[in-house]
Amino acid sequence: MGCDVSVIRYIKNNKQANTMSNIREVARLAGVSVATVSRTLSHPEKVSAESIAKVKKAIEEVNYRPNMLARNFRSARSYSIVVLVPDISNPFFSLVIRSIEAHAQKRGYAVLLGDTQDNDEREKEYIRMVETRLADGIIQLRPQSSSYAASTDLGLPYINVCGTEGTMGCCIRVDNTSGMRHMVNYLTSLNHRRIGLITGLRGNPHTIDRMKGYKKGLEDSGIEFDRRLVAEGEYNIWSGVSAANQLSSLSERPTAIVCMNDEMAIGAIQALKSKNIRVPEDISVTGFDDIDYARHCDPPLTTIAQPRDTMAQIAVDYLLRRIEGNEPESTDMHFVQPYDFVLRKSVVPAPEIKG
Amino acid sequence: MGCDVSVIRYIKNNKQANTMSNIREVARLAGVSVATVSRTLSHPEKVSAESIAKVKKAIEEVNYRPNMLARNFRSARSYSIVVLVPDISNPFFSLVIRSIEAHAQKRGYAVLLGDTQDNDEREKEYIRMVETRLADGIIQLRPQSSSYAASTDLGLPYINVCGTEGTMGCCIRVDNTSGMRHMVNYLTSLNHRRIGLITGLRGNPHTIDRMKGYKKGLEDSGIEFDRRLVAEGEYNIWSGVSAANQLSSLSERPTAIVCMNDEMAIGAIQALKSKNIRVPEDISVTGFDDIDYARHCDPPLTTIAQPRDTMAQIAVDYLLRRIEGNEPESTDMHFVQPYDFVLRKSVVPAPEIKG
DNA sequence: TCGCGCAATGTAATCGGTTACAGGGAAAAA
DNA sequence: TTTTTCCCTGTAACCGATTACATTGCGCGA
Repeated sequence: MGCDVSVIRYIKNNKQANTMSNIREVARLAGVSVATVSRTLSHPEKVSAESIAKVKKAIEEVNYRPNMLARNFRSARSYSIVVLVPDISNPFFSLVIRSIEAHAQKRGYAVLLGDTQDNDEREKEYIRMVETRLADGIIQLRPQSSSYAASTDLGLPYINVCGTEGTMGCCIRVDNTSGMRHMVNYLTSLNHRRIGLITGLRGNPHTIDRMKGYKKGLEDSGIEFDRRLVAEGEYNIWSGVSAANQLSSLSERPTAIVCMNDEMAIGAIQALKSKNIRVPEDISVTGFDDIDYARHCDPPLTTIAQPRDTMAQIAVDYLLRRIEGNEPESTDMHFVQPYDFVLRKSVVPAPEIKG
Repeated sequence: MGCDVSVIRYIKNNKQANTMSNIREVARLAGVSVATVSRTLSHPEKVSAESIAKVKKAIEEVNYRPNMLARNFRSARSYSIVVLVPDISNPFFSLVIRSIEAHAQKRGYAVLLGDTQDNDEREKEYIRMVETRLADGIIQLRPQSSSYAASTDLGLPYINVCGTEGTMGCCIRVDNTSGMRHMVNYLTSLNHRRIGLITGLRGNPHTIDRMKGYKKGLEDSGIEFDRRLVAEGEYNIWSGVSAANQLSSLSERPTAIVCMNDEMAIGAIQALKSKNIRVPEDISVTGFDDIDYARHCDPPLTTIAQPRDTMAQIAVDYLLRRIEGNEPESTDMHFVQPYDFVLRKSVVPAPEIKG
């Protein structure tokens, strides 16, 4: 009988059984049609219990695994999304990606990692993956996007995460300006008047938004903006070190330093400490983003927490609605999420003014 | 003429042209067969210059993008690999992944991110992606793997990166034991005799290998192993802080502390400094891995550098040989790469013995 | 002139699923 | 009993590429 042949084949190919068997073989072995096998796997409610049992037994016997390439091809979906990120070794980005991956997997989508290293060519290659159906949509982690135009011109499902006010297209983010203003207002409420600033790279959109917030915060208390209190960094620890060294050598040094991200703040704290300037007693320091280490450094860092997990979830949900959705989604809405002002020990009231 | 119809359609569907056109439409428009179109894209040397020109023009006109899902389905390859990682927010892992992604992209493969969070269920789901053809192979970043058995039993292309001596199956790694021994020998050569150790979690295979190296290093100089000089951490900064606090409160405190990774070493340096113990004058500190920040912390960290980029490249090359290869590859060889002993300022000779 | 070889091209089978459609049979309604 | 309905099942078309095989036409040597 046909059955016996299959069994022999199964035994012979035990280890490679999965490479051999397809839906037709399962159907033959179970004594049903391929449609029934397919339905058993995808729409079991349409199949009788008896057939399901036969099919499951056959699947078991030949260790059948459906070929997802075929399924995806037929359904014209890859069930994966590209996450574009300028540098995955940035701790903030890797935390966001971790959330995105978790949510995407829950929804049955895989995440294709697109570490672009700020290289336009690589970015285009990943966008091409969506055009060629290897991915169903794009999530971009980046303040500004040269690729945005490319993706929307083609009407590709796209969303930006952690962008800025100026980000084109759909974006989920916090209000960076307001966050920074909030931070400065808090410092002025503690009588700080000379508030230093460590910025990120000049052209960076985050730098622009957060600088705006810094200036507004000063304005709120009638403090004049002083260019000498601003030092430029590059959003990493070591640039925080040198920027803090610069600020702490001023003849009238600041009583507080706000940094445009946590890593520079951590560098700043280290730099100050190694010059025997106490943090926070002599100089208060604040960050932005609330990376894991902000909670554990010494002193723990006062910072603005971005709701990473919520943002990741909203981004994935939005993208999947655009991918699977029947009704059209808005393609240029900014979902602005509330940030969290996280108060830790790196800030105290300004020291009394001497003289 | 047929041509005109196509042109009209192109104009009408300008934005969605790519969703409409397939190889048959291009063939019709170019006045050739689908085989010629396919060959133009995949084997242009088999096509006349004249045909190539016609086809390219037609492709341009309808903005044709080949459907890679169909191509992959037909060729029974997904041209993507899964990278399994326990936690992508770990800076060492994210650097390795960055290298893997770069090499894989160069070879025409995409990287599916599999952040498992040490969850077996998630890990299995990613292995299932290879069984179901959504991925062609697996690279696992992790000392030990519960899933290894699953992947080799099925004969799936698999390689472990950064594993340990005990790792089953194919693995590319450095000799952790020897690295640690090297480090201890260097310290003893500088007259250190009381050498503290901050370990990772007890059960972790890296911890086991590196502990072995620590003990061998002491043995080489006839120093007795002293359990009190060992503090357990968890491979992150804050556990390094508390472990260093523990070691520095000993009545006879060590003159050097070796840490099983850089993050704990960075935590240790901070802890010591905040207790006004100078690094390296009072206590030398060493790390392992050479993450980016090891170079930039204060003092810069003496550490063992793993050749991340080379390891990533070898892993990708090996995996693709197994995937594409004609001759069988060894499936249990350990490719042991030379580590680099990186000397920086966190180590000086032991202080003179008092009394 | 004939036959051979080679290059270029076209036809159609194929990959492994999904699903529209049709058909069969049993139960329910008339 | 007949008709209707509903559930379950099978047949076969289909997705969009690739490629084996067949075919055509041309140039060249015999």
